[in-house]
Amino acid sequence: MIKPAEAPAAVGAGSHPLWFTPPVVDQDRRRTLTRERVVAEALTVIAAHGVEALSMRALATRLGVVPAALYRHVRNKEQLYDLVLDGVLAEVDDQLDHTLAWTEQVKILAHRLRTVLETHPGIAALLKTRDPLGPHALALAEAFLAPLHAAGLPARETGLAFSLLYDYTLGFALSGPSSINELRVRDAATRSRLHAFLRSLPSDRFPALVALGEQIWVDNRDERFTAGLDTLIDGLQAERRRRQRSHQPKR
Amino acid sequence: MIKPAEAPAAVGAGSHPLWFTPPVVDQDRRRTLTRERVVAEALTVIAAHGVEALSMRALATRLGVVPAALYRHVRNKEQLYDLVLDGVLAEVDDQLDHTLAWTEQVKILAHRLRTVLETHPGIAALLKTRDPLGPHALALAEAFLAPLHAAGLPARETGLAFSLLYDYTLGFALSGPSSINELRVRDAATRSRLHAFLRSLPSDRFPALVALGEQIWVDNRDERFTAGLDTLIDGLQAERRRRQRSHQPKR
DNA sequence: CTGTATCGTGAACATCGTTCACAGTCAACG
DNA sequence: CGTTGACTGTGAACGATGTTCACGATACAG
Repeated sequence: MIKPAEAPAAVGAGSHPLWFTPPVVDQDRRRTLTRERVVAEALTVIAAHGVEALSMRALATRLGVVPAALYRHVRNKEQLYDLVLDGVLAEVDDQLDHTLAWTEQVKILAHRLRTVLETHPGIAALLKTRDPLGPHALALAEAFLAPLHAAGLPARETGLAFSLLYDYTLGFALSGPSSINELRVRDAATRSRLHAFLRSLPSDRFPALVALGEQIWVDNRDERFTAGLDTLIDGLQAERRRRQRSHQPKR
Repeated sequence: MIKPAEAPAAVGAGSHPLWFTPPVVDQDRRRTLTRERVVAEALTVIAAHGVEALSMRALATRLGVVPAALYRHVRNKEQLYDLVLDGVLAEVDDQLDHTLAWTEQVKILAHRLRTVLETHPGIAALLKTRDPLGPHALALAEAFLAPLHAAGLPARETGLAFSLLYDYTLGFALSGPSSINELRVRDAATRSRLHAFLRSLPSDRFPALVALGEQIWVDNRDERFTAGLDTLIDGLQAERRRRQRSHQPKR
């Protein structure tokens, strides 16, 4: 038997001596499966084919292992999800320039979060159904809370503002891509058919819809996100100004 | 064989002649299954046990029918979801008092939508992954758009505002109850354990979290929803004022 | 009365998450 | 050096899921 310490070039299982480096298939087998490898592979599967393509059996096959083997490193699929989640949240950069305005800092964070979430389709849906307490989730929460707190919001309002920003970003990332609707609306043919349908609606029952419908189902995810984020922060700022004015009404 | 028109008391299938009215099991059988009955039963299942308890087989059993029979009335489970969705949206009341301020009208609608969504646990998750074009979905969109349009927002901003409000409400309803986290945080024991955990965090790495953590994971869904909705609408109003001021700068 | 379209039936298929007894490996201990 | 015991992958199975298909039984039209 080949001992684990041997050179990786020798593990070709005695088959064709190839010139290029042998594909890393089957590396050593036995004793190589670890929890990190499992969640790492799960992450690549999700990034490649979305979260609904993640099955225990497929994952096991990709790892060159029988399905039951996974359960030595992960209690069940739920726990796998939890681990995967923290792995994803680890990818969002927490570092902020604390000299910037708090609004800017928060916007930057939200954009980073959205980007990471959308590169792992389906992850946002998982995040919504559990609230992660892993180290990276906490770090992200801290990064959001710090600027808000420094902006002088009282504790309660800070908490509410955090929930609002976090939920907004999650909810947005959740709406695709590539949820079914976005896929349907992406291609121009379907969209124009949809617009035609909207125009064909009885304008006495749906006056606003026929007037504005085409402005809604358009492919403007980026604009929608930043615009929504802006008005959301506008609201926070208005609230903050109102509070400051009432608490120290000099001038 | 028993003819369909016969009295329902006679359909006991020849078994025990009971005194009380025979449970409505098996009423008449044959030819009674319709698409409406299927989605109606699906709705009651969801309202009772949540969307994850809805399986084709269980649904068929409840309808006194073999699973394959459902596929005569519904193409697949996806279509069932679509039908169920419109059924749920039908439950939100579209009527509004158009003399109220547009902000009030929109708030009322959002609250109604949230209420309906939360009485059908899991439905919000479905809504997020597809955008419904059924009649009731369109009516709801119209109800949202009308006050915004009447408020004088330009078409593009009206669309954005609609998306924002709709997505916010959906995203909020999506976060529970009873998603896993809310269930976990509900009971006081778990919550106090969570708070203790937050306090025990290293306060040099998570200063804001230890200071504010207990304000975030609290059981204040109603407050969070209305507060978030208010700041969101504040933002819309600020935006609107800014626009009006710049477009007609008299005074 | 006869045909035909409709609709529920029964059985099967493929896939899924999960569990169990077993066997091979590795490290420690006597 | 040999035995023990924990660890970890194996193979097979269980139960549940969504979906399909040929088959009959029924209701309605001609």
